[in-house]
Amino acid sequence: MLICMAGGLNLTDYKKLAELLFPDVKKTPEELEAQFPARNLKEGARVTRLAPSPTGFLHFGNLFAGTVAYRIAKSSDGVFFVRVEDTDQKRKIEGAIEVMLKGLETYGVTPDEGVMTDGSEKGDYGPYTQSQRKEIYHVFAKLLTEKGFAYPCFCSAEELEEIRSSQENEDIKGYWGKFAKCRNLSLEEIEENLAQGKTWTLRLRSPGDVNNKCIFEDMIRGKIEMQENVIDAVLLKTDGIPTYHFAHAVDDHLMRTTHVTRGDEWIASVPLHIQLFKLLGFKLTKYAHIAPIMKTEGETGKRKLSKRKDPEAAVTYYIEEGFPSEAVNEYMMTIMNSNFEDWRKTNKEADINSFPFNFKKMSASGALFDMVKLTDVSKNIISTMKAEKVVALSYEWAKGYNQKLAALYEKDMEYITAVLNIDRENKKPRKDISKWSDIENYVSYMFDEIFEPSYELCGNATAELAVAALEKYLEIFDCADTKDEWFEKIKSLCEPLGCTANVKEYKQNPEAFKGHVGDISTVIRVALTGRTNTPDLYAITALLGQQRVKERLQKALDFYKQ
RNA sequence: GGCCCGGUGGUCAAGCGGUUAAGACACCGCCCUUUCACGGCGGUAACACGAGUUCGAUUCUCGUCCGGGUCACCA
Repeated sequence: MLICMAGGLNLTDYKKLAELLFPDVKKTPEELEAQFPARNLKEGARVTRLAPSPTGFLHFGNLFAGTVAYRIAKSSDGVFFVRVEDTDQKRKIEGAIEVMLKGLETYGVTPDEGVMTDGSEKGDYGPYTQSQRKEIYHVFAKLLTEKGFAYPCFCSAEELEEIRSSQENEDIKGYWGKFAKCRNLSLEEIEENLAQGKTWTLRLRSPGDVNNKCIFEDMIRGKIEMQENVIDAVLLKTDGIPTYHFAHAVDDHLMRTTHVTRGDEWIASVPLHIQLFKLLGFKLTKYAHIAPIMKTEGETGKRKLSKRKDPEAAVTYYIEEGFPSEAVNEYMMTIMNSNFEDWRKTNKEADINSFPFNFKKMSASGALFDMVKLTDVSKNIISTMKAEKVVALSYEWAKGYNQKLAALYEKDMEYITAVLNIDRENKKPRKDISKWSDIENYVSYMFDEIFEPSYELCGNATAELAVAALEKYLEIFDCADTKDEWFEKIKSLCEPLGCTANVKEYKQNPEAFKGHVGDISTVIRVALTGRTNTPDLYAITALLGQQRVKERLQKALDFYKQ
């Protein structure tokens, strides 16, 4: 079959066609090259980018990809920029990009240039919003047309559909070879179509051959071998706006991107991209195709984290739940670079940005999102924070997502700080909080206004034992006691009640006792806090104060007496 | 269906011709402990399957199966 590039036209015809199609293009490719010269960066510096569509929804995958791009640039003293891919007019949403960039900023993914968080643009390689780059794309569209590598296609949606349905038995589907009806139109035919006011798209006249291979080196997966592209892909849509493929080639070349990091759904179109770069005379960029974050579905299923089905697909979810950004970053890194956890073990205090991020350590297959692990990572991080920091961060969060908690903070910052400091300065700090939204419940018993008593006991502690213990304890409790005195008093309750203050003794011979000091403590703990699991009880009583402790002990006693 | 990518414990994963097949999370047990946690110690648990190559394959090759992606005037 004949799939040469000539069509029915010769070189001068191509020139005429280009002029016909793009009469307004005045700039030359050379001028653009000069306007956006190679970046003056040090050897090995990498230029990366995040190119989101402004949907207003920041997907975890966007953050993930953004973080990869950011780290790659930063670890090489390179440049990370944000470009807005708003070529699909149907998807346009007002203010969307600002929302997305805010989310990115929360996790430290801040662009050096391109579209900034406030929506403004910065940098010498702009504009960074594709809808504002139409003239630039047209310069190269014209170039391709002149060279005979692009032609106008007048096919309607219906005609395209017909072609598709006639291809059921074809291995390669799409607008190519003999199916490419408009590929070999003569200049006269084109002029006539134009004169009739028919709309047209600009298509690539692909010089590809099915039998040729397109081989490229993916930074993450290594060598990938594919069929060369033969499809006459649409370069410019009816409205003159480029498709992703064409925009990618022009933009990433002109913006001097060195490494394109993007989702692995793009692997299939790399042959097209490489072809485009070559035809355009551009130096190829390197590619790193990132596997998507997955989620289990049903028993054994796995699927991409879905915007519709999974709340955790939205980056706002982590913000709303109150996961510290550090925790999300830390967790992301554990699934992003397989040696991160080892590195962290030997660099406990180190800034995450000093981790030697490496494409080679990225997994080629999609990792399952593990909320349990995130929670664990987050707990650890929060456990090492000073109470003041916990208060500051959680207060900031509460103002936005839990007014009730914020109000409690505002009443007495010192008090909440003290509450959150219980057992915190230990060499082995507790890990009760994994996200700020845990705090309200965690501290609830320290605030009368939200404390909900519960008198459920466990272990050997029975209501009967509780009555006896509480009656006595009410008499002797004194908030002024030292910790030793305080505990001595609790121990003193044991023997008269048939319990032992010595847990070991109890364990050796449980039959001999009604319980041990732990059970007595449980009675007091439940009376004061409504739960069987709390941090250091002594610290809690100290903060609660004589009055409140006595009140709560009394209420509990009344309850058990019933 | 064509093309491409992937497949090590429940999860994330190291290993890339010879290993008792690391480590982390989760789970279980023990110890510590006034509770719960924390911490310490220990444990259960994996190379998808079948052929080849090889003295020897989790590692290399091929096939099968399974999962994912892609085949738009969406990105």
